[in-house]
Amino acid sequence: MKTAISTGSVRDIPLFAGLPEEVKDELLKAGRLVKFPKGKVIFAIGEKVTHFYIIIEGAIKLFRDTADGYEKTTDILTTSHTIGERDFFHPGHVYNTNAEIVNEATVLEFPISWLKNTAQKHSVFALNLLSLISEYEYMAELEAEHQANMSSAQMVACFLQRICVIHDYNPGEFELPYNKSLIASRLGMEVETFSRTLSTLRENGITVSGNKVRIHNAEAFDEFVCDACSVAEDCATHKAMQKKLFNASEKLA
Amino acid sequence: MKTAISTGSVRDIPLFAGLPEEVKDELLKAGRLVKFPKGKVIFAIGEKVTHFYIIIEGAIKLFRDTADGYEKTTDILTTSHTIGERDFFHPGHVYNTNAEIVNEATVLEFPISWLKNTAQKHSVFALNLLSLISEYEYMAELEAEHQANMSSAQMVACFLQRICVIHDYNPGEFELPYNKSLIASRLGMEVETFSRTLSTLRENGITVSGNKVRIHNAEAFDEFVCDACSVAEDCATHKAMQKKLFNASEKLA
DNA sequence: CGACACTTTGAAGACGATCAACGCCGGTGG
DNA sequence: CCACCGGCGTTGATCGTCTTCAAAGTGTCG
Repeated sequence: MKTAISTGSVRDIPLFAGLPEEVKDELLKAGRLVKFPKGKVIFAIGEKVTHFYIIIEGAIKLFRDTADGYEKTTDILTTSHTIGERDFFHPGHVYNTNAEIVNEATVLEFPISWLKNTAQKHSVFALNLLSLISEYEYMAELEAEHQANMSSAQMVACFLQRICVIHDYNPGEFELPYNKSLIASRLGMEVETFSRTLSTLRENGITVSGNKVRIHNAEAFDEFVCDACSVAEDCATHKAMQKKLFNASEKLA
Repeated sequence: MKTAISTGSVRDIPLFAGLPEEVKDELLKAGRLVKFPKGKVIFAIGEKVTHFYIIIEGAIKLFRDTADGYEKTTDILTTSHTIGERDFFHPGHVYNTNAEIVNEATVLEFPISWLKNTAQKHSVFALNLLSLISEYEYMAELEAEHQANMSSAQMVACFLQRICVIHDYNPGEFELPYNKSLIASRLGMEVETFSRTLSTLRENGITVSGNKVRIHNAEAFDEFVCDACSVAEDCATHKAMQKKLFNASEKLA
C-alpha cells in the first residue's frame, strides 16, 4: 500500500544518489512510515535529536520563538525535504528549531543512529549528506541576502515563484497552499505588510484575490523578480519559472 | 620554521578531532603554507573550487556583489576557520562568494581533491566535516534571525562581543581589528548608520572613540546584549564574554 | 602640500512595524 | 435558527528606524 508508493519516490532523492539499488532497499527498511495530523508538534527546540525524517507528503514548518515572545517561521518544508540531519551533526545534538505539521503530513522516520551509521558505512552517503547540508547552508545565506536587499514586494514575488515551481502550479492561476499569516511569518514580515504588499503587486504582473494567485503579465513578473535577486541568472527556481511562463504563452499562441 | 608553528595549532582544530596523531601528520603533509598580501583576491564567485583553506593567521572577508552594484560582506574569517568546503560539496562545485585578504594572511592550502579523498577514506573526518558545515548552517540561520530582530545598536554590541572573545581582547580596552566600513558592511548596515550607532552605545556600557573600544559598564553591556538575542543563554560567545567581564571586575576588586 | 580613503554629521525621505478598528467566515451553543 | 465567538484578513493612521544624499572633517601617504 502506501509504503510502496513512498519508497518509490524516496529512493530517487539526492541523498541516496549513487548507491546500489539493493543498498537503498536495505537502508529504507529502517524507516517507518508515519502520518502526523495538522498542528502536531514533532519536536521542540533544545530536545535531543532522536529521529531523522524525510517528508513524503504534506508540509512542516520550522520555527523559533523570538525574544519578544512571538514565533518566526524559519522554513516550510515539503515533499522530499529532510529534517534533523543538521541538528544532529551539530555539536550538542539537539534540535535547533521547533517543528510543527502545517497540513497533515506523511513522513519516513528513521532513528537518528541510522543516519550516523549509514554515513560511516557508506562514504557515498556521507558525501551526499555533505552536499545536502552545504546546499541548506547556501540557501540560508542567500535568504539572508534576500532579506537584506529586497523589498517586501520582491520577497513576496520571489516566494510565489518558488511555490509555483516546487508544487508545479500553473502560473496562470493557482491557490496559496498556506494561510497568509504563515506566509508572512515565513517571509519575516507582519501580516499587515504582507496584505498591503499583495495589492501593490498588480503592476508587477501578479494579481492576488483571496487565495487565488494569477500571474497575468509574464514579462513584468520576470523582470521584477530578476532585478531583485543578485543570483537570478544562476537560480534554478527562477529558470524553472521562466520555462513555465514561456510554455504558458506558447500554449496561448 | 613557520610550518612547525602552524601545524602545531592546526592539528587541534575540530576538523581533525578523533583522528590518530599519525594520520593527522600524514594528512597535513598535503597542505602548503601560503602567505597572501592584503587586498589579494583568493577566488571569485562562480569559479570552480580548486582549493580548501585553513586560516592560520590574518583575516579574510567573504563577500558578494549585490544587484545594485556594491558589495556585501557575508563573513570575516580568522584563525582556524576553513574555506571552500561548503562551496565544494555544493552541487556545481563553484565558489559561492568572493574571498579577499583583509590583513596579510597565512593559510594552509590543500588541493580540493584532498578534501574529498580524506572524507571518503576516514569516516571520522567525514563526520567532523558534517559537524563543521552544520555549524556554519546554524550560524547562518542565527545571523538571519539577528538581522531580523535586532536593532543596529544590538547588532553592533553583538559584533563587538564576538571579536572581543575571538581575539581574546581585554573588554576594558581594545582596538577594532578592521576599519569601520568593513564592519558596517559585515553587519549589513550603511557606514553612516554604523557611525551614528556607535555614539548611542554609551548608555549601554560601550564607549567607542576612534577605533578604541572600551566596555565601561559590564552590567549594562551584558543586559543589553542578552535581551537582544533569543539564544543568549545558549550562546558560547556570550558566556565567554560574561566570564571575561567577570574576571575583569574581579581584578579591580 | 595635495590627493584620496575613511569617518562623521546633518537633513530629508522611504519603508515597514505598530496600534486600532472593522469585515468576513465557520463553528458552537443556546 | 439565530447569536456569539474566534481566527483570519484588510485598511487606516502614526511612528521609529534605517537609508540616502550632501557636505565637511580627519588622517595617511606619496
